[in-house]
Amino acid sequence: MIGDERIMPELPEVEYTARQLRSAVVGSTIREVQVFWERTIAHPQLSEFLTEIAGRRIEGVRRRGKFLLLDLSGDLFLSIHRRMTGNFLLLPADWEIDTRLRESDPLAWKTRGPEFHPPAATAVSYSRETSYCRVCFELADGRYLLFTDPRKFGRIELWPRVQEEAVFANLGPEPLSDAFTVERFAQALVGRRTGLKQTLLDQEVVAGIGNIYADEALYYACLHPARRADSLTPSEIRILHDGIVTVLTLGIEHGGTSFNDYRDLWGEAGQNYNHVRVYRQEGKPCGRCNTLIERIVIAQRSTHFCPHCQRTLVSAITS
DNA sequence: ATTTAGACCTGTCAGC
DNA sequence: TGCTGACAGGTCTAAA
Repeated sequence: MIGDERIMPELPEVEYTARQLRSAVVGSTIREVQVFWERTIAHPQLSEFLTEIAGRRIEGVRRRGKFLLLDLSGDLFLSIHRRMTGNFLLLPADWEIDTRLRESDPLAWKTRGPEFHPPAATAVSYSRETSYCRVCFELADGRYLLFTDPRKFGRIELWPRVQEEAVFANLGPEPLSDAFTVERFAQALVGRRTGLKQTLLDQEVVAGIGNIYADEALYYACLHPARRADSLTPSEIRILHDGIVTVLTLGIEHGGTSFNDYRDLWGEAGQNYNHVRVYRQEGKPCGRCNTLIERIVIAQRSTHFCPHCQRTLVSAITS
């Protein structure tokens, strides 16, 4: 099954899902879609979405930043943004969808959605994720592709493929593509008075970085998260660029999960701990200098850094 | 022009 | 056990 664990999606997590989906559903046809939380469908209007998508063949799966893209027959594409808790589950054929809760307990239905029952012969108990199904794609071969999302922040859109450029007009370069050069990154920092943390979270600067990998990239580059973006020297820009590429690549190599067995780039081979160096590591010693990692709040986001390795805040004031 | 609070949502966990 | 408040990896919008 795809997506059994709840993994919060940044670029590596979305990339991992895209790869799994690619091998599992490319070539399949969507017979019908059921929507249980209407706001999840952000474009076009729900009725049009439902009629347009029925009968389409899934021709390919791609990723753009944190967006998952399904190319559909008829020159359409689905754009899915998982936000905080959105996820995909692929159920084998012969499961049953049970929507009786809708009548029997309307209040519970508002948060819970339908139940899915395995074939009688199956003893497997599938994850409770199924109870947060917001959209159910029924495939022609009987499988169900579920979009689950407890917090209901995720958004799904359907567009003609010719509009792709316009849809992503405000999205920055793909950090793991040739488009993300040091020069282009440097250009994006020119005149930017905001702190580095906010800058990395800005999807127009680079696509796909979220709170975890922003903290990790800054740690890699030994740069203070509040350092002004336009104060970096050329060599600092190069190191930060390298840090972005490195932490995202490592994230993908580790199966898109931030917590996994890991032998690292900065230090010892941990036994079976996660490969994040600072994210949620407050109070633990820095792997480079042993100083305790700190947590601060920047732009209402928790931010983790090593106050010794990343102490270069001074230049933020002087330049 | 930027920064920031508020909104969108539900679950979990610590502390009383 | 039950309650309360803080917090969660994202992004848009309106107000300061």
